[in-house]
Amino acid sequence: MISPDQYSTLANELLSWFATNKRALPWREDYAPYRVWVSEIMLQQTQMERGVAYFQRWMEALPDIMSVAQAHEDTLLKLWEGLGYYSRVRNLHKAAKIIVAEHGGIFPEKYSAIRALPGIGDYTAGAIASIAFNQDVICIDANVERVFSRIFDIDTPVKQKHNMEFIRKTVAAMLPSGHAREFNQALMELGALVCSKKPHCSRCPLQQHCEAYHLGIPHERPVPTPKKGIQHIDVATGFLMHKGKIYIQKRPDFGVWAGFWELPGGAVEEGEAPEQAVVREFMEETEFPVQIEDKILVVKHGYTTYRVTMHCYFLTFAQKHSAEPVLHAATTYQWVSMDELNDVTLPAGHRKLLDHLQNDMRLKPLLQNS
DNA sequence: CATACGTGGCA
DNA sequence: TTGCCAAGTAT
Repeated sequence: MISPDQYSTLANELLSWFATNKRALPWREDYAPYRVWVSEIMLQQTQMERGVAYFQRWMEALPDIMSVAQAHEDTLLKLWEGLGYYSRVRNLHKAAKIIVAEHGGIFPEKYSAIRALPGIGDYTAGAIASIAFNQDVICIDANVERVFSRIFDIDTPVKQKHNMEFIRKTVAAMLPSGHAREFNQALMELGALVCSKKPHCSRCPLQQHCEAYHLGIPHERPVPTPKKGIQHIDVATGFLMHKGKIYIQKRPDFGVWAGFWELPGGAVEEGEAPEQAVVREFMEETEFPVQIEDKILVVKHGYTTYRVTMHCYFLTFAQKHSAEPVLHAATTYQWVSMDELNDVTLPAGHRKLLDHLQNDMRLKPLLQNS
């Protein structure tokens, strides 16, 4: 077991490894607080490669905090479309307004003020305080947890309270004063590039200090928390066509995909066929009587805790009917052309559906009907 | 403390 | 194909 008198040696080896192995990332050019903040929020639960592309596009559109505060939520949502965890961007918007109102538009430097902003938890507050302002503050993410679970061969689920306390305490003891910016990033970078899920011990600068390596079991760490099985659900949805346009509605501003546009639809109930479900859902959500013209396709879409099989149909009104719905599951609605559908923000599953549909020749005659 | 929240890549 | 997970936060 590594002892505290080796901590400074370990930290130095880690720092010199980072100096030559760190990736060139846009926010590492100047460590401007606004850029560090946006990068940290974007990278939460998101892979680096995707995050960087979104970051560049975001910065071109919104170069400073004021521009975020003044932007319309739909603009931000569109820039975030496809990234997932959309409460992050709504919190970013709220936080930008708070920074303008309460901090004169300057990103706050004090840890407690950073931590108090919406969307910023323990990890992100520590990351910004150390990376943007080089304050002696720890930040623990899944990479750091993995690195430490191996160095100290933690043989119980790493998320357990006593393990997390141990990791926090040890990182704090190891952190070289005045070098938190480099040290924290080095720890995370090592976890991302070397001490990854599949470990690459042969190129690890901390190999000598690592207990799991010496035991020959780095791949068995960290011990995961037991998880529940993934649920499967069937969902039915449809394109209702009327006078060459398609019906879409906007979701309420709470819950999943808040403020997103979508096609009406919902879960197929026990003993129900998807064809019945789509007709029922349109009635429940819009009071539109619809009939099925054709089945378009089935799209499968995976989420963290469940898996959706989406059945999609071409629909028309079952009888002559007003184009005005009675909304029960939406805040507003519109009839759009296929082109206009590209400009609204849709959940990824719907977007996937749409991409298949753009090439479907069956669409043309239906859209020309009235 | 458990659970919800999105998505795409990978084995 | 299915299951797991990658720089977490809010409730």
